[in-house]
Amino acid sequence: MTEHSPLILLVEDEPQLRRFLRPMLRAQNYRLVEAETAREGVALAHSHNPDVILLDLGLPDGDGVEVTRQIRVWSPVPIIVISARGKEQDKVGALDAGADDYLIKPFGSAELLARLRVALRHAARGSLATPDAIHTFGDVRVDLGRRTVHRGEVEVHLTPHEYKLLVTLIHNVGKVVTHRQLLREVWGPGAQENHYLRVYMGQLRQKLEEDPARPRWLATDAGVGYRLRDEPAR
Amino acid sequence: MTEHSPLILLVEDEPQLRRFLRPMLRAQNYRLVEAETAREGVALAHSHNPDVILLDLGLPDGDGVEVTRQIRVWSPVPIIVISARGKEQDKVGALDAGADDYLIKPFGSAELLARLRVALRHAARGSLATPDAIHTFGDVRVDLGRRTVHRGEVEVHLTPHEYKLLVTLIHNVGKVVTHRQLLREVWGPGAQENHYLRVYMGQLRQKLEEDPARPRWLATDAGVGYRLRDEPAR
DNA sequence: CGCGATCTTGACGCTTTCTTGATCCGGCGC
DNA sequence: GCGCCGGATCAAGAAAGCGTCAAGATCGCG
Repeated sequence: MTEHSPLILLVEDEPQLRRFLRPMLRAQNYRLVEAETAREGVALAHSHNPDVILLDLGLPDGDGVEVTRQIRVWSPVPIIVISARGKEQDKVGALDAGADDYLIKPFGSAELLARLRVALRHAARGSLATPDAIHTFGDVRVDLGRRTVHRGEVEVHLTPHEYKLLVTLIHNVGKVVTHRQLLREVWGPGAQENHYLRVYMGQLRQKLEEDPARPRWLATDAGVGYRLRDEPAR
Repeated sequence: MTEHSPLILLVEDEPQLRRFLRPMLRAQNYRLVEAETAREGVALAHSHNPDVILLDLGLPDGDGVEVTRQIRVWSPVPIIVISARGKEQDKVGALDAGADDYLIKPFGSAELLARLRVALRHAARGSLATPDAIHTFGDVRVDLGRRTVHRGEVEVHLTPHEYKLLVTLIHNVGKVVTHRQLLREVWGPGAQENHYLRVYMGQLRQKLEEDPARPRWLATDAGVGYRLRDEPAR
């Protein structure tokens, strides 16, 4: 992956800070891609597959924490958050969402570079075991990076909830995932109406199973939860 | 490696801070080993192979940075440095010596715990493909992580009660588990009708034993309880 | 504001699981 | 042999859980 020098994705809306960071990183011989918005950041993370992401939390079009979560769905790339917000709550939120480090503005350039080196160390070691960004079962192919699902050649459209549900099952292939856990992952910590799950599992089966009435992959464990099989039933 | 909860090595000479951290970490169900000196820290890192090291820089018998360097010679275990020194120079030195994070005293407990979780995430990813806890007897394989049961190659479906009952027996493999205890574990504290047990043990034998009428693993101790043998009968 | 897509909710029939009672079995003391 | 006891087995009804459909509510976008 790193034939060349490490590639850094900088997601930052303040031109001032970018003008400060750009020459600093270039001077270390890092390659650099820049995004100014959350949306653009996620897109560039997809398309450029950087070795490290430097992410400002305060973006014009959305929360940086949400960016972190979205990237974490498919990539273990190290994410260093930089933020003006120094409250403990902010740090914990970002770190638990999947960030690897949290720097408070203003920060010293030497410290940033040192933490960047730590992140790159991790990336180098981690890349040996990079989880597959594409998951397949039967004739279904789920590209976690592109957020697309295909059956054979044709693309299948999934709604946001359907997709999140599927991703959660994929992250636990072979394991039974309890109702509680699925609800928490997909609907957030408040939900407990597991009637949702029946409806949405039904829709997933409708879209992904050959015979939705006799599912071979999306299995039910009555009274416990659901599970994506790693080998087909029957 | 992590059959149990994560093991943390705390290298810290101030008794005051240890008294603060100890209950906090224990409360998170982490296991804890403590060292008061640099020398002891390196020794315990060797002997206990912790999942994370919390390392104070200011130790009586040597520099924490040196400890980091020594451990890095042979182990990639995540090291979180905690230090009163907040100078950028200190951070860079520690991080470049191999530390993964650097916290300045005083720090909030929530932040420490969040950074600890980050470190544990890294540690977990380093050890490829964490195998589940699996228990086998005869041709039966119980995967406790996936909540699945196999006989030979074919999967056996167990209802929630059947599964709970089996797991309880597995947790006490080789030992007799009394009727009372089984009922409490599986049906909750209210139950006392041990007719349940006969029915459900029968179903388990039906599903798991070669000759359900002559069980070789799921043994009855008349008047006392049931027991999962650790070696087959006869 | 209006439209389509998505989400939520309720109703209903079906399947699985649980509970319970009836019956059977084998050992033991009388 | 007979009656008793704890355990095993079987089956049927009750209860809980599941799948499906569809009608509204809500959201997002133009």
